[in-house]
Amino acid sequence: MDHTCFDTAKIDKLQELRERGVTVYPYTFDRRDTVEEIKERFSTIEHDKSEEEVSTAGRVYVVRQHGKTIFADVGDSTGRIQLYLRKNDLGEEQFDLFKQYVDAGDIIGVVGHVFRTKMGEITIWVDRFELLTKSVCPLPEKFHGLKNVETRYRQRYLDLIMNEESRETFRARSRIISLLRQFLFERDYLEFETPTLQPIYGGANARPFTTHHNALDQKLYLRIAPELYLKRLVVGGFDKVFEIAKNFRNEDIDTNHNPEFTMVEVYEAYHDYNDMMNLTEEILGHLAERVLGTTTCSFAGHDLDFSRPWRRLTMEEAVREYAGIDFPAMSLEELHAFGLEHCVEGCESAATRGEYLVLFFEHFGEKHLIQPTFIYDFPIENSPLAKKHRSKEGLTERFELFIAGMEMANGFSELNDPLDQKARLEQQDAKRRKGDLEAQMIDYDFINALGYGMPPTGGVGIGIDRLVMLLTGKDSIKEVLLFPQMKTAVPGQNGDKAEEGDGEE
RNA sequence: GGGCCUGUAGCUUAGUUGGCAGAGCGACGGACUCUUAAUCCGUAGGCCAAGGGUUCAAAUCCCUUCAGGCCCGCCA
Repeated sequence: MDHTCFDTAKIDKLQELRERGVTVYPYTFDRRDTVEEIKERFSTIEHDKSEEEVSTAGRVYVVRQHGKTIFADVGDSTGRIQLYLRKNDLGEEQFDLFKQYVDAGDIIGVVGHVFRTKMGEITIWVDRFELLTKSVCPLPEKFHGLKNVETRYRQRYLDLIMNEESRETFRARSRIISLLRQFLFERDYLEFETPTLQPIYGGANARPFTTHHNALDQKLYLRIAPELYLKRLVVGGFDKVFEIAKNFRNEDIDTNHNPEFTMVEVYEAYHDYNDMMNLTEEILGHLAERVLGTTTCSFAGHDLDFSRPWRRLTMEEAVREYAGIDFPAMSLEELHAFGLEHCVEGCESAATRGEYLVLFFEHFGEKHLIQPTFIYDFPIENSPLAKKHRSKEGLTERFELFIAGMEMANGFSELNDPLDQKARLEQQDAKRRKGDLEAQMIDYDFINALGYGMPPTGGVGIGIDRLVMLLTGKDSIKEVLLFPQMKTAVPGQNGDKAEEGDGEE
């Protein structure tokens, strides 16, 4: 079975063009001007044709034929412009070539002069044109465009061809990442690349993707975080490091989650979690100001305000505020009773004060955290890589940033006591062996690295995809991922269930 | 894992007491030398996501499956 979208009429035209000796897929074109440059340079042009010649190229979006003249709109990555072709000027052969064989979707190069039509539109009066690529698939409708979200995600190229809004979103994404790099470079952080294929995964609690290296005959995991490798670099003497990395987590897909997603992780020696909260605030505040041009934006029905400083609450304070209880004063029995009374999920199996604290925070607090808010001082139970709090028993120096109810960043004073780290990873490993699929493995090489001595270090990870969502106003992660993960459209196409496949054509 | 919703021509879609599957754009043929969702005349294009059931009759009602969207759970 044929899974192509090739259109027979277009294929026929392509064959006819070849028979006429036209090179349908030539190799290059001397494009000297972008659409944007032309529109700027001739913004004040009147009806008379320019002296100056322009040459540009792009995709044909619409063709309007009028007998012996043709209007067409072409677009490149900078915008769209109208073309005007006349039989008198092009000559019969060229004009008929355009008339019969150039369709919406084709890519052409044109040379001509600029003028303004009676209707006031800046237009290229075409002296000659060249077919640069013949499109053999039909373009969606010119007015309504491509709306179907599944097609927009599965055939993102088509979405980008048709929808300026999508192009704008991904331009913003590129700009956000570029500004982030620039911000960190300007402050002397070094960017490194650490392994994506890891023999031992770590740095987060999540289920990994597994794979196998044939030559080593060994199991490998796709990283769930770069954390443990970046800390090795701090041990090695790089004081300020970061990595913008894809992480992979074998978990469910929804509006906030994709199995592969982009994080920036930053580590800085001689800093603690307070410094990292400040840094996070600076980075995100800076990006918001540069991308939005202001400190406010609207997201999923909320008016967000990024003006600094941002609110900071300990987790206990958040529970006091949103659950209305004096957590530290309550006994374990009282906590248990309170949890059951309010139907807090997970309370049946909770055993420690720390577990109750997290459960209550998630149940009562998280959804209220609309404006940028740091929550800090997390229980030690679920923070195996964070340093024990300098003064509060049972807590760690860990923070998370919440915006619009989403977890945006996670950081801590990094645990650098190798004995403590060994003990905590052993606890994690025990949980993992008991069936906790998200508990961490023991990475003895990482523990040994700490054994050589890691300076006091602060670290933070910021979710780039969610940040792009905020700054572009998109409330689904799929709208900010060029190629969101989807189920294979054609059964058997990827080698799964080969017997059902029809790939033998 | 639970709930709600969607799937009709290449695209955007109409289609209820169940009664011949329609339109616009696009495509194809024709007319037209300042149009811009060009206009005008004509033609072709559909296993109504797939499978099963109810019925004289199913795009429409029921069941199953597939794909997608949204919400909840899970994801510390």
